[in-house]
Amino acid sequence: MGEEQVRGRNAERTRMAVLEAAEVLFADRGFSGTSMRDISCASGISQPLIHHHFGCKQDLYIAVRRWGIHKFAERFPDLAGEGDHPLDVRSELTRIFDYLMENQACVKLIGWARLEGNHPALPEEAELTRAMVKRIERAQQRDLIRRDLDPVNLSAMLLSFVIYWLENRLHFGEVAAGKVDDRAYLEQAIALLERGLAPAIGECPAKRI
Amino acid sequence: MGEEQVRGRNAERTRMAVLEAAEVLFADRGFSGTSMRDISCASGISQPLIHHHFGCKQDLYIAVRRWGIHKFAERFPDLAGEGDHPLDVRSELTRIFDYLMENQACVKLIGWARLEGNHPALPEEAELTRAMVKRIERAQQRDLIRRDLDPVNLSAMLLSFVIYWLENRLHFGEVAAGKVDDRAYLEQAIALLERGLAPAIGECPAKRI
DNA sequence: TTTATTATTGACTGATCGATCAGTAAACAA
DNA sequence: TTGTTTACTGATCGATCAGTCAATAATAAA
Repeated sequence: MGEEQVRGRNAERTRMAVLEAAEVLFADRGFSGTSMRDISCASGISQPLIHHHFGCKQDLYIAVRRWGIHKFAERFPDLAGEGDHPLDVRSELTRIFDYLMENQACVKLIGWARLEGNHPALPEEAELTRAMVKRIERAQQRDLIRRDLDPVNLSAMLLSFVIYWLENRLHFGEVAAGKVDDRAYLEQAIALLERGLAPAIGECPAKRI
Repeated sequence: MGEEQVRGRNAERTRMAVLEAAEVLFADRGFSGTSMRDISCASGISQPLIHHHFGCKQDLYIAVRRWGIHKFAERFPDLAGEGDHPLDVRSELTRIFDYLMENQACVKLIGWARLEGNHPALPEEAELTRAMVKRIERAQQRDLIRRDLDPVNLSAMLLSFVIYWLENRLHFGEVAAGKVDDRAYLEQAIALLERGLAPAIGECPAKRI
């Protein structure tokens, strides 16, 4: 029978418990900052058993990234599939913003991987960016976005607005009155981009500073 | 005499040797990934002596970050201090961009400190941001920058353009033909910002998407 | 049943961690 | 000169690190 065994010996259940606990800890403290003991305590799985299932600490770390980041990329809405429609700044930014907001653990995992030199954290990263670049090009062809900006550079700028904020929102909240208003930031970022990306029509010199 | 003593007892020289070695190591491996032994070996200063001068490992880490901020403030006093001048997008972004480009250790340190959030935040960091906020406000008062964007949020956007790029330039180079053109990115970021930040004059509806 | 496989644990290893201590020597003040 | 402060070192501390091993128990295969 396919009955799930709750207690006692259950390899799959053990592995999942370890992965879930390790993902949280690695995302929070990074590789060097997390000990096998911590993972053992958080998961309730004895330390030797973790080694039995996952090998050394490095291998467990790799397994966690594969598991956590891949399921993250898998659920990412229209990765490359229906890439026919041109990029709309508001909907695109809102979509990415909301999605990353709900998956901050994976954002942190990717951040750790970058600093620890394990870049790219996931092979699909480049593919994801390329899909956005394609939509930008399409928008430029239809004169929805000014043409003098390189699509790759522009994709970097769009992502930076979202990701950098999510990584530093607390810092800027501290600088402000202490309040963090994510929605207001997003709206203003969109406002800046919509004007900054609009094609120059005839004159309207936009008053150089 | 004010002669510099090269060998033997020299507290200042010792501190600098530690700071320089620790900055490189912390930038490369983060706080948890760097041991006092590593720093001792790299600097040639005995481990107990490092503790004598800097206290515990945490305190040394703080000293390194503070030292980094100090170096920046020393080079750009008007960006750090009470500069009266309003913010100019081009000069501000270019200066920060060039500085961080030459001091990538600084970029990595910022990245580590962000992820390893368990360290005390330095008031100097918030002070740097606040100084930029002040310049933004001044520019808004003089109608050099549109007024509907919150200065704190805007400072986040400006910094994101620079820092996110420097942290991910290789990734985007990979997406492009493989070439990384930092200067082109900077120019285009400035171009986007200058148009996006210009005050709306009368009409010139900027064609909503 | 017997046998083989595998999940699981307690006890343990050598290495490395951050930090301390007593002690030495140089610089300085009296 | 003497006394005090400070820079600096060798030896070493207890704690924790990742990882191992023999032994046990549960399951699956024969």
